[in-house]
Amino acid sequence: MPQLNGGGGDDLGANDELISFKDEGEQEEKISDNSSAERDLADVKSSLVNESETNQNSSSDSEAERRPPPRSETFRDKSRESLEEAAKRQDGGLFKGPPYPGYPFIMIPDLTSPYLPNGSLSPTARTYLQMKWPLLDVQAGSLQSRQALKDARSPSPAHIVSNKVPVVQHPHHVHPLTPLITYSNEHFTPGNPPPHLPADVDPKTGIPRPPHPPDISPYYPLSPGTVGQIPHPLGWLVPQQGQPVYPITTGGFRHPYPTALTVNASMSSFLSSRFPPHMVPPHHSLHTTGIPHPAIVTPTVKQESSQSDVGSLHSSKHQDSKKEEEKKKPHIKKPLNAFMLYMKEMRAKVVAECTLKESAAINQILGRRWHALSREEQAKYYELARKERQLHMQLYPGWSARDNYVGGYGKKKKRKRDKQPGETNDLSAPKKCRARFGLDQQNNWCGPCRRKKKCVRYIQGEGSCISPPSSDGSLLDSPPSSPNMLASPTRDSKPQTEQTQPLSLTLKPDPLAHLSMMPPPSSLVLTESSASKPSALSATNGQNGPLDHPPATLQPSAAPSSSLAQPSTSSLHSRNSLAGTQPQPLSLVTKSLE
DNA sequence: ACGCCTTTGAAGCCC
DNA sequence: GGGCTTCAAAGGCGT
Repeated sequence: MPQLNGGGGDDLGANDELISFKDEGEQEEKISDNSSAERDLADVKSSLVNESETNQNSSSDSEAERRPPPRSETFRDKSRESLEEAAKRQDGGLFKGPPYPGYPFIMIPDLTSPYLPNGSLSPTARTYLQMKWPLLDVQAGSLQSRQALKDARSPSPAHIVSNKVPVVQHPHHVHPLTPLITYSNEHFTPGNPPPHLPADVDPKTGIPRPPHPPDISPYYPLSPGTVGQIPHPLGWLVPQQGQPVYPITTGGFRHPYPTALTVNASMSSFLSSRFPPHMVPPHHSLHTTGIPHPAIVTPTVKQESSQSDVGSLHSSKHQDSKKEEEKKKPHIKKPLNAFMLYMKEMRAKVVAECTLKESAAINQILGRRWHALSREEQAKYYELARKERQLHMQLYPGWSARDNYVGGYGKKKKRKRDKQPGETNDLSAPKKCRARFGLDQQNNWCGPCRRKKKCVRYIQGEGSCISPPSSDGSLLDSPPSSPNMLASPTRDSKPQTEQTQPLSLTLKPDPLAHLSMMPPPSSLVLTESSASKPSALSATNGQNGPLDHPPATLQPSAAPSSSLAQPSTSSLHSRNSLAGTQPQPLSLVTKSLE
């Protein structure tokens, strides 16, 4: 854990914490001078499109810093040059020692071009698209590419074989538009799987993957001539199982946005004010690039819509018309949050390590690991998530999460289990802590309760042991289950994520059982200081106020300490069982107990 | 075929 | 503004 690191000490940790999760670079700069790592982080962030606000500036990346304001031919030319240059040195030059392994893309300049309207693709944009969207032929006047795009929008493109949501998913392609997000371009021309992925067989489908061209660099083959083979910069985030984050369906292309979602004038002006002209989405329903976004998913049968139209004439049922309307609405999925991104990346690892397949169990592991992640690592994902949200926002300016609510869209059924009084009562009792301590004593609440989740403390109190040992007796995947972690919770702990712990989950019996909650971090007290940091820091930072970056993220950030502090299974003391049983992000709970 | 499980985070709704 | 709910991914499992 950073904050526990020697050198920088708490300050570092504090800063780190702040840095890790704050949204904008301003604060970063203030505190980024503490360590190279932090600088790296800051660099990364600055290099990343400082989207939220930076989008407004439109020249957020490092590239932009070096060149005149984006605009005009100069900008495009330079941009192109830089892109090409980057492409040439992609093997390493571009990402000079990426602060985060597996996060090279962050240095990719100019995120904006992808949003250029299709018809007005500048050379830069094309180059960019080629880089980011290797599978897409963006050659000027390329009939092929246009046809491809056209096909993509076409109701029945050859490659669209299914009407179901995940339609058009060519497993191993990455989304073109989003270097930083998992939008997949799998629906586009077939390509090669990311080099880092097993190129032979699709883990999920078992279908052999297109072999990776030997002549192509396994990593960012970006030379202009080979850009077409560039793997997704976020390859490691790209669904490795062929499941694009934002699957596309034809319906989505034809009616990408609900009427209410189309960019209106106000939005347009807003975007114009926030983004350079080329970034402002045009007033049509299609993605600005003319390329449908994978986030758009049509709920069900699309191709039959026309038929249904005819059918409706006969039936003229209200329901039918209703359904039709619904069908017309594309389902734009929510952008993935940091944890989701993390899960996507790490799931395969966990699966491989523990041979688990149940997502529920895996998610539990991942949840723990997430807490065990260093702030820098988490920051990486928060940043990614932020970018994803911003890109999503740019792609679908009018989209709202509300659109995906059951009421609005009706894809899924509402979960009712939460409401079920009797069932899993104890486990799902959402407000035990609240009931017990009341709102005014939230410090005493367990983390889950703070997060409005199941009250772990209550569970523990019930005597249910949920931190069973792994097959070998150690807490499975409770990353830092060893006390040493406490002693030296330094970065060593971090690898934890990568460190393959002996996840020998051969469990069939009850995988979740030993995966669930970790024992109370007896030494949570340690984390208290860190836990209290945020506030102190925020106070220090003042302007940050409510931490731009996910406040929640900050809290979780403290989690690593707690997780690290996780004592082994033996730590199931009565008291602890009450106090720290959960992967408490907030050590304050412990404190209060103390 | 569909929903649940399970995780965290974001966002929307309700009061 | 707090509290609560839903959704995002994922794949086995239960109904």
